[in-house]
Amino acid sequence: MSDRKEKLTIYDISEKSGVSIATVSRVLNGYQNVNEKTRDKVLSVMNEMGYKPNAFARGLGLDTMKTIGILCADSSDAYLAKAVYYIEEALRAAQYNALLICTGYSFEDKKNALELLLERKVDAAILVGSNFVSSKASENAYIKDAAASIPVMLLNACFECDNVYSLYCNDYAAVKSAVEFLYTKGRKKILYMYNSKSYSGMKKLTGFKDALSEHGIDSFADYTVFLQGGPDDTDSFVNTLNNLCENGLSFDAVMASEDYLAIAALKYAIKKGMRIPEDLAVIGYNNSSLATIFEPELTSVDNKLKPLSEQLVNTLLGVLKGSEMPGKTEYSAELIERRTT
Amino acid sequence: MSDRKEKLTIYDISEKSGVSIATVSRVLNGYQNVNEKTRDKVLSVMNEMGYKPNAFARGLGLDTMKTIGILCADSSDAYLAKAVYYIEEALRAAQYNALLICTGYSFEDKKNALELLLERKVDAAILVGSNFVSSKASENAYIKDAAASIPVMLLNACFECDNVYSLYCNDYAAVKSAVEFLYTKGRKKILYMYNSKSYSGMKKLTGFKDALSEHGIDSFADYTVFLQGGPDDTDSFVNTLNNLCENGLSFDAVMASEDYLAIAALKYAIKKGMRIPEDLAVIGYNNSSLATIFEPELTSVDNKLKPLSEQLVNTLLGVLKGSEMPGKTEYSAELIERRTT
DNA sequence: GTGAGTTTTGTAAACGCTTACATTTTTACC
DNA sequence: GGTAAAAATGTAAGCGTTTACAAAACTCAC
Repeated sequence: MSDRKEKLTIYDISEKSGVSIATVSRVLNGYQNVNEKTRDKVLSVMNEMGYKPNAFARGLGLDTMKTIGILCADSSDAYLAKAVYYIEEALRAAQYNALLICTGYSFEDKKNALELLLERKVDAAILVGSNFVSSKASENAYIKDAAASIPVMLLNACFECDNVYSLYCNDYAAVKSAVEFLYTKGRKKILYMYNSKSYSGMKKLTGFKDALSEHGIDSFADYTVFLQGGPDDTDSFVNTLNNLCENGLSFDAVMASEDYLAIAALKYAIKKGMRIPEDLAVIGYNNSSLATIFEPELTSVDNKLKPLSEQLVNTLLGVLKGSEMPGKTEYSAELIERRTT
Repeated sequence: MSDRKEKLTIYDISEKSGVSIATVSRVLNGYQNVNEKTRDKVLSVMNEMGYKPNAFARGLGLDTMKTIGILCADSSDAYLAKAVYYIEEALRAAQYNALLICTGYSFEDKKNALELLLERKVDAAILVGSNFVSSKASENAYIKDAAASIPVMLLNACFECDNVYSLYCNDYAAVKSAVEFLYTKGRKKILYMYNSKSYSGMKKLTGFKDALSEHGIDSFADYTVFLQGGPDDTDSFVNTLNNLCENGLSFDAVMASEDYLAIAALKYAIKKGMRIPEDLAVIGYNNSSLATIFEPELTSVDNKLKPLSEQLVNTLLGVLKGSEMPGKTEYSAELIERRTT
């Protein structure tokens, strides 16, 4: 393994080992139709000379560099970050690498990011998080466009389209039954906090409303708060709650569409000296690391991130090997009960 | 912008626009020595036909695909995730893309990951986090090896070596003065919690010990706790503290080498019904998002992640454009005082 | 209109691999 | 030993760009 500076090519290996470049290439690609002695010879020459194949040339020849693009609104969001982590790990185990792009939350940027992936000729794209599919159909066209060239995999979002796979939890049912759970705990006035109007965001909201309807409530204005902001905006969420309460809003339970919103509710309550869960019960969504980091630990809807991530990658690997692209798979989420209920 | 299926090449553009492929290529690369009319013609043909250059062929020709490798032990660690986010954003703004590999904490894996980046022919590697440089010199050889081929940039770690740039905070001074700060607040018995024996981990520890020495303490066994685990192991940290205290350990302040260790101390204290900061003062390190998410909000040492990330990328871009590689830059950290002190 | 200098363009050879197809070598069987 | 089939290897033509070098076209002062 000497480290010569000059660039070594397949021709150098060919010359040194006395076989043709075709054979060297075959060895390189692990083809079986190579005589064992030849293979050993070539491998040892490669090793001895410290040869590394040129990835770009291989890319050009094979028309792939074994790269998967990962799109994610914000890789520092605890939940998304975990997903990225699992996905990258699973991909790497299968000899693929991950090209990461953080898109932010605007659809214009998501579209650009996905196009960028296409230009870089990734083998497939994985879109992580429900915010990639909008409740407005027109905003989802970019997914369809990309799917015309490469497989597109959605984690925790659903968009039915050729060459797009959606793997997600039934958010509607999850929220509905979590709210039902709060009712069984004797809660009277449940507030829904949410900050996304994505397709899945709307489903959750509907789950909430339907649960309330079943308890005779039909006007929701006083039961839902839409908040602007992301994981870093806890302060602003707390302030908003403060203001609303000063203006007469009251509630004895919070259902949040994201763990970090739930945490904001908890912070608000703790600051007000409320007892948890006696005075305020809170349920988050995603069962992210925030849920167990906070004190008291947060009851949260677990949407099975790890198994879903792994299954997503497995499905993708299958597709890349030639399996047919499935359409979608829906899981059921599970409520993880902790100290806030 | 019709979307023909057949693959378009530079030859198609050449033919359709009546110029040679060389000229098409020049237009593609924005060279100035092209007649303006010709350029417009070529661009409009490209646009009309929906041509996209083949990234692999360009990679081969230009010997770069404008890709930077990012290595990070665990992209779901709140602190590292934020760094990855900033870095990816800054790179993308400069037309580079990020190949992300999560290495875990073993040096064997880090070495493999870095080699993988080399094989993929990234233009440079950015290693995010102090855990990439060991206090054992032998474990750092992999960095030197990589630096023989590409620029290596370290964020929040220091390793002096040719073609390696280190950008970091003075951890020693930061911890020392944070501990000093606790003394000025009247704390008598300060416990240091840490979980890394990296180079920077050792510096922090020394900062702690030196601060204690100045207060007449010379035996540290009873003042330091080494913990195994990462951001997801809060429970185990809390348990460990519990056990130690049952066996007689006592303290009225905690200095932690990571925010998540500080959070564990806080959880322990809250569970025990201690008042914060009256009964226990806590200082974390990194000023990650955990610090402000928790209630009460955590006093933490801010090591300037965002400006450092951006400067790191800027420095790298300079180097890639031909500037000389600087050796290292040391910043001072800053204590952000919040509710836990 | 001429010629030197400048711009613009074209030709053809890289870049370092993969792979279809042709050729040679080996194997197995009579 | 001869033969047909199977296995191993080699030759050469891609893959889609970039770019050195050569050639052509343009400019402008005289």
